[in-house]
Amino acid sequence: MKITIKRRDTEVSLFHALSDETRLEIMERLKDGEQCVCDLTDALKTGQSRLSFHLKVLKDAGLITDRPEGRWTYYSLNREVLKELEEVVQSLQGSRPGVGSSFRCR
Amino acid sequence: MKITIKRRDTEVSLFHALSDETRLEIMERLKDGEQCVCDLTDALKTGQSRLSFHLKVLKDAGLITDRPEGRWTYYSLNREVLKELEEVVQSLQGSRPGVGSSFRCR
DNA sequence: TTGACTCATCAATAATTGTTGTTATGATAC
DNA sequence: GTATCATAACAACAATTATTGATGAGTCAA
Repeated sequence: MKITIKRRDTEVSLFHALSDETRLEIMERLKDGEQCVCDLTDALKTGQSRLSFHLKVLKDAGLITDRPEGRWTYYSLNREVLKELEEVVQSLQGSRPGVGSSFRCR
Repeated sequence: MKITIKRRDTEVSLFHALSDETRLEIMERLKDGEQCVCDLTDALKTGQSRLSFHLKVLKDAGLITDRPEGRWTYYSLNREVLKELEEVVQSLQGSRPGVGSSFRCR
């Protein structure tokens, strides 16, 4: 029970993290490899505070990881979690492709 | 340009539609095949109006389809869109699995 | 050491959006 | 007429996001 609820929470947070244009944009950019915050700030033309907020949402969801190095913090995709998300979407498709739906409602 | 924006809108709406516990629950139930609204109302123990609201969100996103038949309306998964979503998630993983990140920020 | 830089975080305010509940209405089918 | 369902309107509330500005930790270079 607990596990089911917890698992669904995770799924919700994953989907939620990706349900925003700015955050999708960030993900797109990270596909090309690690990027530091300064690069993203330039690319997205946004304030540092706002970007930091969105990065946090993605990071909390587990979709990205940060690697502080010196003055900079580099962000990159967490491909494992993305893989998991892919499996979640896969499982949503269910097992049976064609549904006969031979039954009727009462 | 337009197309990119439009495509991202679609992605956002897909992720948003799934970023809700109730709607995920609905999707889970539809995995077992077509269900009419009355079944879902019973299962989810919720008001008809509220359920209808969530069904609309899912339907607008394209994740489910409805099939009115007589007094009832049957909902089922739209596996094609789910497949597309799977590909979106796949594409988010990018092409290169290991990133050397041999570059530094300035 | 000093000063500039990067970044996370917080605060506060405001605006926007999303969710829920309730109730009502209307279309359609039986 | 009754049942199913979509939809709308409304209020109440919660959550999200934008914005601006401040703070502080850590880093780096002169």
